[in-house]
Order: sequence, then structure tokens, then C-alpha cells
Amino acid sequence: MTLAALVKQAAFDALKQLYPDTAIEYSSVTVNQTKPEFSGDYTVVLFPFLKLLRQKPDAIGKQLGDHLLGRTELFASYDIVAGFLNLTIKDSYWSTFLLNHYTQTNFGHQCKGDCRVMVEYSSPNTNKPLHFGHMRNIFLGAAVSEILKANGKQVVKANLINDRGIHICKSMIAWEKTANGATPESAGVKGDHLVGDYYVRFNDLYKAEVTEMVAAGKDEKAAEKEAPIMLEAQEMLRKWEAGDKEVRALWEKMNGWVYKGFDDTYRKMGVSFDKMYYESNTYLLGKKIVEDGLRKGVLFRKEDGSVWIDLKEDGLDEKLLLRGDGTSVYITQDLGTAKLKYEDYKLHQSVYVIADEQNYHIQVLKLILSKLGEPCANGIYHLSYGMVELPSGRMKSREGTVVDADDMMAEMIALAQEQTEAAGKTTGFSGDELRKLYETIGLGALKFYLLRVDPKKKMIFDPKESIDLHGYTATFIQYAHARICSILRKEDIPIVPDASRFQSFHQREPLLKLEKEMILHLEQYPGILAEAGAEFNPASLCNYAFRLAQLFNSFYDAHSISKAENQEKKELRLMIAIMAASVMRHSMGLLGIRMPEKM
RNA sequence: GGUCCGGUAGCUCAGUUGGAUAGAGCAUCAGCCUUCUAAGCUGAGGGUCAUUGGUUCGAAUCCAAUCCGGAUCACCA
Repeated sequence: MTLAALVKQAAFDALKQLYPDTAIEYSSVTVNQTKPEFSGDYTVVLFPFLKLLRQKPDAIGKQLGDHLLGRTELFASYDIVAGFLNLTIKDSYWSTFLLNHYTQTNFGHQCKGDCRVMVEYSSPNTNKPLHFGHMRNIFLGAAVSEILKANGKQVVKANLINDRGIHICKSMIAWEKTANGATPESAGVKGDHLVGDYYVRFNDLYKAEVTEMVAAGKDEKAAEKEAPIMLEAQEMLRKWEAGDKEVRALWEKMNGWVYKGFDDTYRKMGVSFDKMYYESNTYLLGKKIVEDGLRKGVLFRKEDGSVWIDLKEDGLDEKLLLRGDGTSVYITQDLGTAKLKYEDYKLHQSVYVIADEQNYHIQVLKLILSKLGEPCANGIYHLSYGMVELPSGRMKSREGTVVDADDMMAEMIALAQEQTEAAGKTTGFSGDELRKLYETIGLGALKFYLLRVDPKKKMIFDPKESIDLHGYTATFIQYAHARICSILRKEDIPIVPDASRFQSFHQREPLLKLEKEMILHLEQYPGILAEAGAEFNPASLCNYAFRLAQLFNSFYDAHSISKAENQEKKELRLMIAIMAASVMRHSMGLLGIRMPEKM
């Protein structure tokens, strides 16, 4: 139980005992952290009880304050200011808390329970390399997976690869026509980039053909439909579906290049998956679900043989589930994969990390599954995030305006190097250590930048302005962590010391403001972690860790640790520093951001 | 047009089930390195919380209407 909850419970119990004849609801008790301009740690708001108790706020505050002080060991004093009861927690509570937890490396972690959750993220198409928008998806998915694990869930990280369809055929056609057999090795280009280049090439060729046909007097719409290269791509897709050996061989070869490229990118990003799904295996699923639905009468067939569901009652429209020729559409596959995932892992919850442009699609998916009585329907959660846009608008891979993921990571690492060198902080590192440090700083900054914003908000990224390494950044937190490690090195204390080290510690002097603020903030971590899990929001961890680092920097500036006033203070501050570093590592670790010991 | 999401400082964003004088970072300005790492610290300026009305002891937060921006409403995926 968090301290805030403890205070709330204590206040509620006290009110019940003080006013047994009045029905006070638990939810009407509001406990906040006391504003810094007042003395106290947690505040009970008295206004909600005025009418109920027919007393003045000061009177209620006094009775409540006295009662709390007399009956519990938690509070040292109270103060009433204009309807607010400000409670001060006993110093001994804080030092005991610190002593109990400062060496705990998994503070805030929940024990593993029975709840099985799948988080599907990344889910790329195989016709082009990953870009900045994918990075938001991937870092979000990876972070949420770790946060859920820390909250005791059993997590399966899944990636559904869209490895078939017209888009990959476009790359294949362009490659056949213009590549002269080029491979990633022969061209010296990463596989996913090579395939992406031919996807762009296809569009160039296509546009040229359309322009030519229009110039020859063709209607533009007709030209777009009849351009020979487009017809070839469509023919290739038909051949693929028919299992044509040559087409399949080329498809496998080019997808293989892409996977190799993706693997590199994923490794660099520091993310991984427990389960890969491929649309080439799953795109035919779902038909059976549709047949069942027809039998149950939930779905209906039109004269042309196409199958539909009527969602008008739910404020939506009729939705197609099978074409007249019996082939499936996008949502049909998704029905199938939803069920497949559910059955593969006996899931309680299935999280889809998908951009908000698909809100409607997921809504329809859930609705159909629930109308069909599929048990997987209830567990679907759409972690909907806003698109990443350029100042000029959306990124379009066809037009080559994307910010490439590999480039972006390389740039961030280079920026980290540049700034480290400019600050003259390269001494004492080996070449290898420096390379690792630049990666830690560069990728940390990138991940933090993408995760610090509420997922559902869209974000605008200006490639001309590089991502900052000052202020509200991962670098700031890393720096605070490195400072702590530096102190510990000098004091010859390991980063995770033995719990017995300060066992003899006794609190004699009162806590200073910043000392207490640090401990108070540390105590709140489990609550923040639980909230981040409940809301699928890594940004709350960013906020929390930044605030922790900020507090530590002020604390560090105001009070010397190694040259503390006395041994007691020194031990106390060391414990605070040790625990702060540990919580920074834990929280940022969940986001895939490493904390260097030296920088 | 329907549905959904957003609108808070010059910019990027926090802001808990409604609680005290709305907070950070960047940018600007003024200070702080002989003292545990200045990628830092301290301070200043900067606000019609889109608008209007309502609910109430109290609203950035809840409700209604309006305005602006975005997404979506395919026999594409």
C-alpha cells in the first residue's frame, strides 16, 4: 500500500470513529501531496465534510488532526490552512522506509500472476525499411510490455509481419525490371533498404507511365488503373496467391533480405519478440469464423455472394467480411488472428499497438468478435497512438519524405559523441566503452523523446532540429545517475550495496526539506509504476524519473554527501542516493533506456 | 455530414477520483565551477487553460453548445 493510500485510509477510519452517525464515503476523502509552500507532507481536503458535519473546516480539521496524532504512529504534527489539513509524517517513518528499501533493485515490482497478456507491436510491411513513425510504435510496445511485466503480468511480445500483398509485389516487379540481379551484398545496401529502394523505384516507373499515357490523351483515372506496370504487379499478386513457384521464390528471397535488415534494426533498438506471426500464414484465417457467423445468423449474405455484418444498431454501417468471390478482406484476417492469438496463449488480454488512424477498424473488429460471441473480444485493448508528422505533414515513404530509423539512430549516436567530445568528457574510457556510452546516450535520448509524450497525442518531429540532450531528456536522468555512481565509487560502495551496510543507522537529526522530498518521491514509485501499467502509459515513468533526477540535482547541489555534517547525515544521504539511482535504473530500464555509471 | 481524438506560456509538453497562487523543459535575461561530474544549480520575465453557458463551497479537470486542427467512415492493407 502506498503512503498516500495509507493516509487516506487512516483519515477515513478516523472520520468514521469521530462521526459514527454520519455516512462519510471513502471516495469523498481526498488526499494530496502537500504543496511546497505549506508545511506538511500529505493533505486532507476538509471541504467535502462541511455540509455533512455542519461544522467549520477548522473545527473538523482540529478533531481529525488530534485523532490521527493520538491513534496512529504515522503522523508527527498537523497544520490547518483554510480548509486543508496538512499532515506531517514522522521522520522515523521515512528513515525506516529508506532502510527497508534502499538496496532493493526491484522496488515497485509486482510478483508474477496468472494474467496472460499479448502485446503486438511493430507489425511492419516488408516492402520498406522502418521509419520514425515505426519507432514510436516499437518503443511504445516494448516499454508497455516491460511495464506490464513489472506489474506482474505474463507478457507475450508479438510481431505480426505483413509479408504479402500488392506492396511487396511492387518492390518485386521493380527489382526484376531494373536491379540486374542486385543483392544486398552486391549493392552494399542493407536488405530492407534495398527492397525499399525498389518500392520507390516502382512508384517512379508507375508515375512515368501514367504521365506518358495522359500525354497520349488517356483519362488520368483510367491511366492509373491501366498502367502496364501496375497490371504486372497485380498479376504477380495473383500468381503469388496461386502459389507460382518462381514468384514465391523471389518473394522469399526478397523478404529474407528485409528480415535480415529488420533484425539488425531491432537489435540496435534493443527490442525483441517472443512470437512472430506472418500474414502469409494468417491471411486465410477468419473465413471459418465468418461461416460460423452465417450459421448463427449474425452475418448475412447478399445476392452477389458477399458476406456482411450490420452494425447500424451500434451507430456504424454495414461492413463487408467476405468478397463475392469468397476471398477475405483485411478485417477477416484480423478476426482470424485475434482468435488464433487467443487460442495460442490462452490470453486474458490482447494489446494492439496501432496508430490512431485505425481506431475505427479496431472498434469494428471488437464489435464483430463480440457479436459473434468470440471470447477473445473482451480482452482486446487498442493502444492507440498519434502519428508522428513532419512540420510539412505526414511522412510518405512513396515520396521519400520519411525519417529512416537506422539513420535516426546513427545520427543520435553521432550527436552523443559530438557533445561528449565537446564537453571534454572522453578521458578515462576505452574506445569500446566510449562507443557503448554514445549508444547509451544517443538511443536513450531518442527513446525518451518518443515516450515522454502521452501516446494518444500526435507528435511533430522536425528533422532540422536535433533532439536535445539537455532539460527534459534521458540524458538529464543519466547524468544524475552517473553523478551518484561517481560518489559511490569514491566512497568505495558498490552500486547495489549489501543491505547490512547501514544497518546500524539511527535517525537523530530531523530530515532536511530536500532529504525528505527525495524519500517522499521515492516512496511514490510503486504507485506510479502501477498507474503506468493500468493506463499503458510509459510517459508517466518519464515524468516521474525526470522529477526524481531534478530533485536529486537540487539535493546534490544543496547538501554534500561525502562531506556531510556528520556520519548520520552521510549515511542517510548515501542511502537516498543509492535508492534514487536504483529507481532511475529500474524505471528507465523498463523503457529500454540504460543508465551509464560514468559519462 | 456521422464517429473518435486533440486545443494549457513564443515552442514542446505535464497537470491524479474536481481542491490551495495552473507547473516543467526549450528559448530569452541575470547569477553560480578552488568544494561529491556545470550534460548541472539558483532566480526573473512569460497564461483569456480555444470560446460561451451550466453544475458547486470550489472547474484546466465534469455537462452542454460553439469555434479551430487531425483521423476515420473502401470488395486497400
